[in-house]
Amino acid sequence: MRNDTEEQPRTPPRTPPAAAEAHRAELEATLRANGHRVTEPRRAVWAALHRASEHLTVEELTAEITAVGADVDLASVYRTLDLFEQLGLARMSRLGDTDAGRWELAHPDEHFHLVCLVCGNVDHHVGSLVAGIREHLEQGHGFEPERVELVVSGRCRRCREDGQT
Amino acid sequence: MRNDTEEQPRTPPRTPPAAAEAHRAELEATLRANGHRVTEPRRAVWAALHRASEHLTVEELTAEITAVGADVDLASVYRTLDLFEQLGLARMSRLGDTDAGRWELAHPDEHFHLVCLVCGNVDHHVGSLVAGIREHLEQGHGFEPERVELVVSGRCRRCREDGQT
DNA sequence: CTAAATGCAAACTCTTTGCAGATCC
DNA sequence: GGATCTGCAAAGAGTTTGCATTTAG
Repeated sequence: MRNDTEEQPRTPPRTPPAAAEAHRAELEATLRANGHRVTEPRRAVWAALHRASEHLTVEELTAEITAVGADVDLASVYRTLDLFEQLGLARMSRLGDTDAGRWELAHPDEHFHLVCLVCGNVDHHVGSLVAGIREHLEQGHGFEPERVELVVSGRCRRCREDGQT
Repeated sequence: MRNDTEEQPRTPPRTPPAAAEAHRAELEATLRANGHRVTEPRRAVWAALHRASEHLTVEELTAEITAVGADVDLASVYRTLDLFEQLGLARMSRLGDTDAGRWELAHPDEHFHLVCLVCGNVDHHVGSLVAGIREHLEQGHGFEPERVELVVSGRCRRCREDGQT
């Protein structure tokens, strides 16, 4: 009764589906590990984020999802993205120019350095900053960033509080 | 018929008023030079931007203005700020986090570098990016930036268009 | 079965716009 | 005097929220 065209083969198929599998598993693991449920809208948003080549607005993301057959409400997409952000799975940015927020998968490799001129401490920071810079340049300047080196020197919170203003 | 309490003294007064004078003159010159009128709302917004120590939302800016006795409509503040932005007098930023845009005077010294890995060209860019980074760090991390060094390497627009994708 | 998540619609925030009347030059 | 600006109020985007219904575990 088994039908090859409907069931997944035992050997890994062509790359895209295999990757999709891995992504799906990653999502489910993260959700479950944090006590959240695995639902259709969440899978759909996750898949759309992976398919997207650019940072998408919530509206675009939703369109992407319905285009693939699924049907998710805007509100659910918003809620799902907020959750993903909490879980460190996705990230929003909006750099000065644009009105609507744009979403992307969170890449843990984006970081920058904060150097304190008082105590000499160097802080490695992961955050939306570098992603935001990339986006800004790509959209506003037509520049394709490969490496973003951001070093900010100044006074860290601790030294501000200790020292005289 | 001349009255000292109403006319400006011939010698420069205490510093703050003198600075305010200079600011006012700068605004008027810029406006007139570009064929715009000098109006009360524009003066008020300009003064408020100078008084502000931080980047303010339109709402805060308006409150600041009414607090000083003047009375300006929100819509006019929006229109005025748009004009100031066009004239290079003010700048808005909004870094990922915040919802409402925040305004500040435009400081021409904020710049960063774009290095093209293909043609080797180094572009000095003035823009809202550095200001946005400062704001982000100050508000989100309690870090007081003194120097922001941003170097982005990648492919410039020209090389992207010329070369193979 | 029950808590959690979704869809729908209404509410909210920030910003823009149309227009009549006020203002600058 | 005439084009430019302003204030007011209404409309627009983008996002959030309340609540009844559905769904995952």
